[in-house]
Amino acid sequence: MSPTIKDIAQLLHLSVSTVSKALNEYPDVAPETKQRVQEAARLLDYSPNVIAQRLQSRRTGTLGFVVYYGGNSISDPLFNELLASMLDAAAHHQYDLLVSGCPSGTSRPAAYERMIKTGRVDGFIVDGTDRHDDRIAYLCREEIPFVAFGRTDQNLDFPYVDVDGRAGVCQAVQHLIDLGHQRIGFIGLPSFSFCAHDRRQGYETALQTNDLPLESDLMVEVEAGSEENGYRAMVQLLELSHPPTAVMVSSDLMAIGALRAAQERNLAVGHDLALIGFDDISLAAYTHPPLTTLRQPMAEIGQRLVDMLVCLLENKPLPERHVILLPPLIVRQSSGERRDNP
Amino acid sequence: MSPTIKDIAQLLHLSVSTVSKALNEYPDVAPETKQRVQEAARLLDYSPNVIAQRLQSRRTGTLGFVVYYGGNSISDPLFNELLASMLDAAAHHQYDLLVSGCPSGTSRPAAYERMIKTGRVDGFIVDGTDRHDDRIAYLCREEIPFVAFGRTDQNLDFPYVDVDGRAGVCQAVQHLIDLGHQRIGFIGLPSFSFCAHDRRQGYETALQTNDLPLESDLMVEVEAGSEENGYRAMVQLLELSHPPTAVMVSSDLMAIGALRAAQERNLAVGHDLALIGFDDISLAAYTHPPLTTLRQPMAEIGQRLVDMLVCLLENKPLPERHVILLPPLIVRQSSGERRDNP
DNA sequence: ATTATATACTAAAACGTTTTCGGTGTCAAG
DNA sequence: CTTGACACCGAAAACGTTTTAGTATATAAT
Repeated sequence: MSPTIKDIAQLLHLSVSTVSKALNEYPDVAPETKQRVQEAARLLDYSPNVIAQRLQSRRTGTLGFVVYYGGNSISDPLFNELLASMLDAAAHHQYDLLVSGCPSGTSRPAAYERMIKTGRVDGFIVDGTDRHDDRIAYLCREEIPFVAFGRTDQNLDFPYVDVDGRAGVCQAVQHLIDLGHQRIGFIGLPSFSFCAHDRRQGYETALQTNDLPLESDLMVEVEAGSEENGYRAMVQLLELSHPPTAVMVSSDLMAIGALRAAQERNLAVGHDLALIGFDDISLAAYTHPPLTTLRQPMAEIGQRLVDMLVCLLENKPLPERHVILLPPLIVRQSSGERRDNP
Repeated sequence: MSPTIKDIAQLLHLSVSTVSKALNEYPDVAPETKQRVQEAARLLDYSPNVIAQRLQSRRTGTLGFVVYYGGNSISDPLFNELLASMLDAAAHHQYDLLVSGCPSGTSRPAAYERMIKTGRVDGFIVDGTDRHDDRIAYLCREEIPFVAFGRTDQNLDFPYVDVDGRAGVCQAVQHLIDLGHQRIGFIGLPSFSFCAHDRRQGYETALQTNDLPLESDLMVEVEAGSEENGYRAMVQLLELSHPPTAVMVSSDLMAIGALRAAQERNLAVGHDLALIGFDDISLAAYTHPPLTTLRQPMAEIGQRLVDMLVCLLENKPLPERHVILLPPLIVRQSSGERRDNP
């Protein structure tokens, strides 16, 4: 077994309390003994047992992160970046990150309930919020510390970080309009998801602002943000009697599918057809043509999520309770040049 | 605070020991009291505190998984699938999975040392092995339970799951040869990585078996498996005075880059040029043309890794100490049809 | 000389479990 | 009536820490 505080105490003929205090920089221990204790600790290769510390302090020093296989959580191409930045930030604050799946057959709040009630974690990061989110409702009701990546349409006040999908898409669509497009399609995701709805709203407001009509034919909604679904949605748009000249796509993965659909019909994307995606996944810069898209700053998001959660857990005041980040528009070739004949 | 065993004991005028035993199905507790205890537990909404359980049992019930930002660990497109299947399997065995980054500035074994010595985890899953891997050496030396995804060239006996990259690539290259190709290129990764070296060997043995010469010009090695690197490597091959007619690429992401390089030169992949990737990432089926590739069965890999580690931790005999899975060749269009004029 | 104060240490409780051991009480066998 | 067996329950220790309260000694103030 690894050495304990008791071993150090016996070695130096001290009590465990003195050793503990020496290791934790208490004032009431002689500088000389402090020295001796620390040397002995090094000698024995001692590390404190975190389990015992957690039991005594009643804090786990662990952040919970529940992922879903079905949803766009773990299968999202940006998931890796989010996880990496959260791990980084958590380590920085000396916290662990416990990732947990949601066992199929149990409700979503149940996964959170289990983790908090059994004392596995101190709080949660929840991502991929719905407009009406049962997890958020549960966590608010039970007053469990958490920070969400995403907002909801419920009337609940909770700390979150989010990307302004509405403003982002609005800007992107405006860009298309400025390029001379009049018929602009939209490929979106089911609107129970907050961000899906948010992005759609950005599309609608951009059109309305420019006195362009909203045509339901031009807006297609798919179930999940896969390449395949983007392909199919694009096919549907291109088969319209009066197809769009530009399409705003809610995710890069779908945009890649849309790209393929257009190319199979011998449309030169960036010329015959403008396309804009959302996410700026690493591949986006390398499609043919490179994809114009809205970048989600995942590194910053992950870091702010855990910074905020740590504040909450340590009862420090939160600098900002609601953080909304603007996704910059990364203009590449898929959105094309200015059109002469609209 | 959440209720403890003590609360139940007080409510029923019992001792904590009897309550504990009632909850854990001990034989020496009357059926009737057992009943009463379980009802009270339900009434109070009691869940056992895992921290206390862990301290008492000296087992954490937690599997450790260390990821690196730099390496091909977390940035790998298959990482998500691996993580998902490990989470699933871990939950099935009632284990937690603690994911930890490797703080920059510390050595790789140090990350493992910290987790095990502080009692955060019972054992590890390590992935992305090198031919000479300091982490594996450390874990073996310290006799810390772990299972690796990947082998090494060190003379160490440890349990692992791996994909037979050599046999897989050999089969793929043989497929190209059977299609009539004589000049076959190879785009690989740095050979300190075991699997990179393994795949290259598959390429070499396939050529040798067919009495084809090994030309160093045709083998290019890049630093990381990105789209960009695949693109550059392909450009290099195509600029050869006598370029290959087929190329085996060590990862799908690079293959996508290679695809782009070929297309920019107006080569019809699957016709003028054959291309085979490795991984079968979700996008592989949706490139243009769809990518022939070797599938890594991540779901099975993740599950077997944790099944094996759990066996180790519970002192159960390991059904197989070394599992080697054959990556099936998924033939799509990028490898093309049989060539008439070789 | 007495009291106050500071210094350096220890004992003991606590965190919430599990588990060993011993102690009842009941009942049947001798 | 004694003995043992059995069924049921509780006391207590243990896991490795932290922290509170307290003790002993030395030093300073009165």
